[in-house]
Amino acid sequence: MLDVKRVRDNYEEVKAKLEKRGEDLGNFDQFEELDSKRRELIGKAEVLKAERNEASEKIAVMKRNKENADDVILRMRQVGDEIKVLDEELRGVEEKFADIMMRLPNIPHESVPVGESEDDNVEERTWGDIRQFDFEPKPHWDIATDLNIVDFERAAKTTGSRFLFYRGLGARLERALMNFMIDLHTEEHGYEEMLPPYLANRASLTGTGQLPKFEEDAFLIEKEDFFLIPTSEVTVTNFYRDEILTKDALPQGFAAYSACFRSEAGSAGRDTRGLIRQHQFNKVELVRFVNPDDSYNELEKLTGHAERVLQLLGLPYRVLKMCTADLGFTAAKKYDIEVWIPAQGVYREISSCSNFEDFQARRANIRFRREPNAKPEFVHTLNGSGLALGRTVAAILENFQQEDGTVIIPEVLRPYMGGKEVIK
RNA sequence: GGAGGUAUACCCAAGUUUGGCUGAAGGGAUCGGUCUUGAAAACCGACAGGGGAGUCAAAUCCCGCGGGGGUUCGAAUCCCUCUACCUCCUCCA
Repeated sequence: MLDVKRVRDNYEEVKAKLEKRGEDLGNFDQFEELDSKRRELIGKAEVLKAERNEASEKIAVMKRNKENADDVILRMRQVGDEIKVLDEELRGVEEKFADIMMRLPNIPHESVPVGESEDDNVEERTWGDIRQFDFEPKPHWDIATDLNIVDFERAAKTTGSRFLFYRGLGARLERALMNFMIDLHTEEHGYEEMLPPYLANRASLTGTGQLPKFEEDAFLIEKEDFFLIPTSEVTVTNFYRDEILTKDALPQGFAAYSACFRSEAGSAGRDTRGLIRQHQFNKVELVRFVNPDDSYNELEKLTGHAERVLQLLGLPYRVLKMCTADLGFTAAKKYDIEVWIPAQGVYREISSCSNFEDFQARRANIRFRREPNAKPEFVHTLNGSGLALGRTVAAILENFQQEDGTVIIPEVLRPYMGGKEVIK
């Protein structure tokens, strides 16, 4: 959520910045009207409440002195009715106002390039040499099916489309990657390992920005009103919801493995084959809570942590700085890391590293104090995939495939694969 | 799933029976000071925070006893509801 005072004081400027996202701003044009209406109602009601408080004290004294207070009580009864009417009206206005605020996206950081579509994202850097194949590289779904390490058809039977079984060395590879990534981030990058709940309540999804606007993207368990998390960002960021941290608690990072669940509403027909777009997938997520003064350095660090995984695996990638049109709802700045997928000859997103500034912290009410008695301030939150496991498996299969259909296992993974060097 | 109980400030805890002098007692912790070579102890002092309205800034006002609603002139206290936790039973990896 944006700071109401900031929006009020800089309405035109904020509006211009938000419009660069090319996103629907809902009823933002009603902001000023509702904002002044609610302040007017608050003012009126508070004057009456002050009067009531004063009268209550007077009545208490009169009762104690056994005096008759009927006149005052009668008058206060009317005041009470007026307060009730005002509060009722205020509630309606606040609801509309909050809805506008909760549906406004974050303001892009000044370093974010202005653009109209994903074509305007800016390539920051590339890493690794793209392998030249002396045979026709196969897509990963063929490699995996031929090696009998995944099974899409039986998953369609037990569950539905966009689900899969990993089996044998496929399952082992996914598990090896999970452990490798968690170990790397905890041992070398200073993260604390976390294994979070996979279900989250409405307040949590609202805190990280999935609700209210993107409810259809998530799976809902209606009976309990729980959502399956689309990313562990949801439960891990909300870990500190409604809390005030001390200064030395920052910066703080968690590396969390979780399964992730996405309805993929609106992506019918896209990436229908393979591991790229599943309803359920595994991910190691990095979440950071940081001092606001530092959050842009932290974003660079975080992105580096995700890149390190690809470097150690030997997978070529590029880093894109997302333009204003491709930031998503919550980010002030975002880098996408895209891994090279040889069979399609394209880079595919494998990690998204974002600085949300205080956008999520404000929604989730996560604060800290600079000094023991200082006024609480919102922290800045960041997160990034480090990395999406299914897509990493896809990249490994495609980049390290051999002409005979076997796949070389990256060296760093071999200790996690019982010393095996090849998937065959 | 069944039965009962609990929720007060950083922590513990009184207040709820009988609604109003509670702008929430008391203790601990913490911070500052005295004393001390230093520390501990003792003593003195501070210690409700947070949000909101308002203002150039203040003053001032509103909210606040788990969350939300209600009754009442007035609610920590009465009623409804939700949530979390605890105990017992049941079930279960």
